[in-house]
Amino acid sequence: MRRINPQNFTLAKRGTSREINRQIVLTLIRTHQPVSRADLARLMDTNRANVTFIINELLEEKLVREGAQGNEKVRGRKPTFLYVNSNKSYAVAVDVRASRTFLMVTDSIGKQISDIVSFATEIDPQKFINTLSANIRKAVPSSIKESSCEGIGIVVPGMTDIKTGRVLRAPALGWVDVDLLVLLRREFEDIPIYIENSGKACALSQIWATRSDLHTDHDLVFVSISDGVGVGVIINGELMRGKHNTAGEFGHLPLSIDGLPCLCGANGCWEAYISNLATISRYFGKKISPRQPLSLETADFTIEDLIKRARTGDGKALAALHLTARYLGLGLASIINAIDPSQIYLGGEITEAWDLIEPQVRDAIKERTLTRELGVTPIRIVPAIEYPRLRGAVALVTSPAFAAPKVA
Amino acid sequence: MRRINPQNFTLAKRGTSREINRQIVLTLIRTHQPVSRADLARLMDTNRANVTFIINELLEEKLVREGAQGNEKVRGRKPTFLYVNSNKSYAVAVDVRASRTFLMVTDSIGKQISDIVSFATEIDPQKFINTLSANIRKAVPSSIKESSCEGIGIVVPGMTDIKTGRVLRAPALGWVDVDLLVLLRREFEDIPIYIENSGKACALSQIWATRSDLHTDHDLVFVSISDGVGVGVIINGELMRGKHNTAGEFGHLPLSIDGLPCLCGANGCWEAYISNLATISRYFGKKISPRQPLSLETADFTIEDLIKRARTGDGKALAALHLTARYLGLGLASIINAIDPSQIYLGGEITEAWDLIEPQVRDAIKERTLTRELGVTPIRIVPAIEYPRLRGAVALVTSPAFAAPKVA
DNA sequence: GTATTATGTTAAAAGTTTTAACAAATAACC
DNA sequence: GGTTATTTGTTAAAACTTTTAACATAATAC
Repeated sequence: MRRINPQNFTLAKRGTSREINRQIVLTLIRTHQPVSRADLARLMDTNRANVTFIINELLEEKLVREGAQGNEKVRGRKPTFLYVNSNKSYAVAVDVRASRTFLMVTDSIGKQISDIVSFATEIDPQKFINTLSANIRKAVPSSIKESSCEGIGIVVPGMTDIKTGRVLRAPALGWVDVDLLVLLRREFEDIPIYIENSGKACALSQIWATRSDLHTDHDLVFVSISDGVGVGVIINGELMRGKHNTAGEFGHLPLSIDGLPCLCGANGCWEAYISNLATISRYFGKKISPRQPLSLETADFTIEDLIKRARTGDGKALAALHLTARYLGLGLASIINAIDPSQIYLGGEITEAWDLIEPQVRDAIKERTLTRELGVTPIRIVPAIEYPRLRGAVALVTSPAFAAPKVA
Repeated sequence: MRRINPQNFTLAKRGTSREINRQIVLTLIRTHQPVSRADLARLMDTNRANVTFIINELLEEKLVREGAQGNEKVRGRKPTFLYVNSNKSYAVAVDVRASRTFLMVTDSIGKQISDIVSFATEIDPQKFINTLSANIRKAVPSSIKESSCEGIGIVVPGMTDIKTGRVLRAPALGWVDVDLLVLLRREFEDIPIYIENSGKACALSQIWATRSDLHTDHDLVFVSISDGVGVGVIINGELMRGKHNTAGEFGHLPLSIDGLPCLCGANGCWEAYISNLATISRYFGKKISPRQPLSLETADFTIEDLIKRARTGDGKALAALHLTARYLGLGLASIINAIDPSQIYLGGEITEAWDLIEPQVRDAIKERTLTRELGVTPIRIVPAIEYPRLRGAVALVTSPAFAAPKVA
């Protein structure tokens, strides 16, 4: 139940009903394709005439295309299948990370149509943009060079201002108030550019995934653990942004207000207990040094190495993982108590050791959640191979075309 | 931007536009009354003809009534003022608390039309319902006995299932799985009954308050501190409920995972540091005894007494308050980092000492929030005299008539 | 070949918003 | 005091929806 904002509402006009039903039809085609007009009429519980009218409009705008005819062995005229016209334009997705930047090209419904390429992330913003631009141009397949680019979606490990397209703070990159949008717009005029925090983008990737249509997740949380902890939250089917687009910073919830020092300046943050760096430090028996986040990172030892050792009988490595697992669970319990999500998605390198750490995580969750149901909140591991951050970057570009219109 | 759920959407029908605009008109009359048709046309940026049609419909349904004519000293025909017809029906609001239960009667737009009455809360559910029913019947003014009751809204300090109307857990009352709805429906057949957690209701009270129309709060948090800590969160203009309607349990975020034992069974919960009981215990230099929550409560010493002592020079009392203030701020910082609300509303007895504790609270917030903007998130004290819980109970009943229709 | 059945289109009906014209009412003006 | 200007509210017609009903199309079943 939503309250109508008397300062900022949207009146229904003559064309509003059509607009609403158009988006519903587009969504249904996207999630059910191939699908016929008659199928749509049944799905929408309306008559075929109405569907015909709407489809004609979408065909004229080339948002939808007709395909082959169905040929099931049933009596009656055969249906003409409809598809979202995904060749109309393409999208570029970019995932900026501390060490490397990844990018790929997709069609207009987010299907990958290029290899995933990567390059070393340059810290100097102008140099970064130069390298990025060159790589984007190289990645777009020559076959689709003529079709228009629907947009470029960029995902960054830090706080962003989505209105101005600025990166406010990205500690892992050392960026403060970097105006990515302006720099990139010089290279790609007239192409829409979307810039978003990686945790939020990951959450979007799950909401907009075609797969996720099966479950009706209206409230979900995506937690990804790497150098830091990124969290994205979907509430009532919408991304939780907050007033300054900084909502979802669960990484700095305290486990103990006078615990380990965190890179953020405070003490005892969850992140300080479960980041890859924290786990590695724990293994080596060192404290995290607040102002030298990269000292160990740049050393060759990674969390993957640690997991490998744990798997091959290194008791200290396994113990370090188990302790991280416990803290991970304690923090997740707080998120569960706060949000009560129908599902938690978990990403990051450490999830490759999920079989080793799941019991500790679950026990810790049960320890601090307030009801039995909350204690068994389902957790889905999102493996690196699914590229959730890149998928999120894609969603930034391709999802607006399918979103519900703003009404009332 | 909201995704359309392909499993559960609402098609636009022939009457959908009208339905949307009707609700907008109702909302505008509620927030701007007295208001003329011409005013509405200007507010809605549409023509007077359309407004006339919609108003005629609302007049026929007696949801709106015409009043006197305006008489400003301007040229032209004088406007006829429109009002929401608040005499059509009445609502009953009930606030169940550990010691006493409060109730009042309002008209259909939530204006108080009876005294606020209270009675001792009986722990036995059946006895409670009997007393409540008698008090409700007594409270309804005889002048409106004939008009219909729009509903009864009940607010409870615990977890509720709003679908079945059951109280799942209310530690302060010792209620576990109490079926309030069924018990009360025996007394009041055919009258809609709404049961909700008090923290969530408080949040609703702010969103639906006519006053709050000034600021466009799309994301807000209501924190009320008494025996426990109740929190209600509004995200994107909608109450955050979560899968089991238990979202918002920030009271059990840890400040230190191995800190003070909390009544919930875990250790170091925020609640264990800032509840009235916690502050009083601190003053007396005692630890909170986990399984005897009422031992100190039933003693005559209240938090109000403690505040009085602090004001009259009792240094230990002031110190206890200041420490609570610090912990309060540290917890609020976590909420701010997580939600990034445009405003925090703070209720509970301790807010009567706001002038004494504000600096400590603000300092603690700044200490753990991640950006400068987050550190200065505005806080509004909601005094007891505003009866936020009762206002929330009212909103449960009266707000559905003004809510945005579900569309797309 | 004919009957049956499902798909997709078309014309007309019914319900919206929108436009334009008009009636009603009142202050300002000469 | 009469006329003009201006604002409010209504009404009729236009434009754009969804909905209903009828129909053409195309395939299988008999």
